[in-house]
Amino acid sequence: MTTETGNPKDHTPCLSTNFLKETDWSVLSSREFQLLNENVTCSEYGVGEYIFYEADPCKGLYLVKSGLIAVKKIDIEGEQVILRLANPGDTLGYRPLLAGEQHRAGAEVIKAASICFLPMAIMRQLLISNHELGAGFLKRTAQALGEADNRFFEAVSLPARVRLIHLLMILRERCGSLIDDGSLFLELPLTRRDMASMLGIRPESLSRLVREIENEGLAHFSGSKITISNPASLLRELDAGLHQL
Amino acid sequence: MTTETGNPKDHTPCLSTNFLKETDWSVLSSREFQLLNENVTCSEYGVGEYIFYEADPCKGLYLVKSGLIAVKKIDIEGEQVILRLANPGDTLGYRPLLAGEQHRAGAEVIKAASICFLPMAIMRQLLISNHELGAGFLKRTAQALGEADNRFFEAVSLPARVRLIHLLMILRERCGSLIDDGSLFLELPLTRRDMASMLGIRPESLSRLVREIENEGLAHFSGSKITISNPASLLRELDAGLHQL
DNA sequence: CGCCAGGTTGATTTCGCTCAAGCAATGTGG
DNA sequence: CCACATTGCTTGAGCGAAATCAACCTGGCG
Repeated sequence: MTTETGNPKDHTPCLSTNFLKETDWSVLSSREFQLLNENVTCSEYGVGEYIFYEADPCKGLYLVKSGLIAVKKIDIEGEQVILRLANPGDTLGYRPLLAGEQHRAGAEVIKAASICFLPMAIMRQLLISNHELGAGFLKRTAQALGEADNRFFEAVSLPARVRLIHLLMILRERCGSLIDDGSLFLELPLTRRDMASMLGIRPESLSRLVREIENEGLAHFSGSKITISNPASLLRELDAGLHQL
Repeated sequence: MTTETGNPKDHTPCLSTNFLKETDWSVLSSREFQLLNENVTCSEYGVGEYIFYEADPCKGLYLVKSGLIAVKKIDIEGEQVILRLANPGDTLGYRPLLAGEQHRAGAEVIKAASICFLPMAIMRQLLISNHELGAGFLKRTAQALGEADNRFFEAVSLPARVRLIHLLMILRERCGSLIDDGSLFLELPLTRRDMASMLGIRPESLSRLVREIENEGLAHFSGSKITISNPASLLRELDAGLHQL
C-alpha cells in the first residue's frame, strides 16, 4: 500500500548537544547525555515509510532530528485521521511508553526524516536518574491532553470551515512568514489529503472550502503556498467561533 | 442560569486512608498523608453547581469523594460538550496544574457530590517529596491523552450511532450489571442531554437513535434504565467500526 | 507519449441540525 | 386540591453541511 523505500540501518551516534538544547532533553547532565548518545540508533526515513504502526508494542522513543512525521489512525474503511505532526526536536512514542500501553497510532514520514531511536530501558533509566526529565514530559503530556480535548471539542462544535482557518493559524507559527504589506504567507509541508485528514474531513470537502475562501478574496491558494492578504478578517471569523486561543 | 444552591463552607479534614487506598494517592507515606489531610478543604456540592469554570486560574486539585462531575466546555452558541466524567476516587484539575495552564474546561456537578480541595502549593510539595506520586499522575495523564485522541478519532470517523453504542459499552463497566439470562442492564446517572453532550450531538438526534435501536429490538430504554437483551449483537456492530477496544 | 497520483468539480444522497410543537412528570402558588 | 408554569424528553418537517460517487483535469515521470 505504501512505498517502502530507504533502509533504517546506519548506526552512528548522532545527537549533538546543540540540537538537544532546545528540547525536552536539555535537562540531562553531560553524563546522562553520554548514556543517551551511546544507546541511540539513528536512521534515515523516506517519505511514506512508517516509524511504527498502530497496535505495535512500544519499544522506545524516537527523537526527530529533521523531517516531518504524521501521527495517524486508520479507520475501518481505510481512511486516515491525523492526530498531530512531529517536527524536528519532537519526541515520538512517549505517550504509550509513559502510559504503559502499546502504540495507539501509527507514525508515517511526510517529509524525508532523520530519526534516532532510544530503547525503552534506557529511557526508564534516565527517568529514574533525572527527575526533571520526567517533570518535563509530565508537563508536555498535560499540555498535549489539553490540545487533544480541544480538538475533540472543535470537531463536534465547529464547522469545517472554521476548523480549517484555525489549522492555518496554528501552522502559521511554523510555516508562516509576514510579508512587507502586512499580508501573511504560508508554505505548507502538507498535501491536501493530509490537511483534510487533520481536519477530519474528505479531500473533496477541503477543496470546496479552499475554493470558497479563495472566491471571497480572503486568501489565495496555489499548490502548497498560501497568501493571506488580510489575516485580520480570518482571525475575526475564528474568534466568532472560539473564546480562547 | 444555573441553580446555585448549597454552600461549600464546612472545613472538616475528611479523607480516610481507606478511601485513598484505591486512588493515585495510595503511594503517600503516612506523614505525607497527614500533610494532605491537614490542608484539604472539604465541601458539599449540589446538582448544577460548578466546581470551577473554563478559563479560571487553577488554584489546586479537587478530590472527588462521592457524586458525579462532568468536565465540559461550552461553545459560542452556549451548547455544552462533555469531555469526561469524574467519579469518586478521581482527581479534578490535575491537567491544568501539571501543564501550568489555567482551566480549559469547567466542572459541573451532575450528582450531589462531596469534594475535597487541595491547594496547588501543597500538591507541588507532595510532588517533590514523593516521586511516585508524579509518576502515577504521569501515567494517568498519558492514558487520558490516548483516550482523548481516540475520542477525536471516533468523532470524525464514526457515525453517532456507533459512538452511542461505544459509550454504552464504556458505561457498562461502572453502571452495568449482568442479568441471569445473559442480558445486560444499565442504570445511567446521566440525563439524555448529558449523554448527547458526551457524544457531541443534539438531544433530538440522540432521541432518534434511541428510538431506532429500540425499534430494532436491540435494547429497551426506559428513562435512565437500559436493558440490552443481546449484548453480542451490539458488540458486533461496534467491532464493525473499530479495530481495537 | 501515455500513465498515474493528486487534486478539482459536479450531481446526488445522507446524516445530523434547526425549528416548532406536543407530552409527561414535577413543582408552585393561590 | 387544582390551575398553571417549568423542565426534560420526544416527534415531525424541512434544511444544510459534508459525504459519496463519478468524471475530469493537471503535472510529473518513466
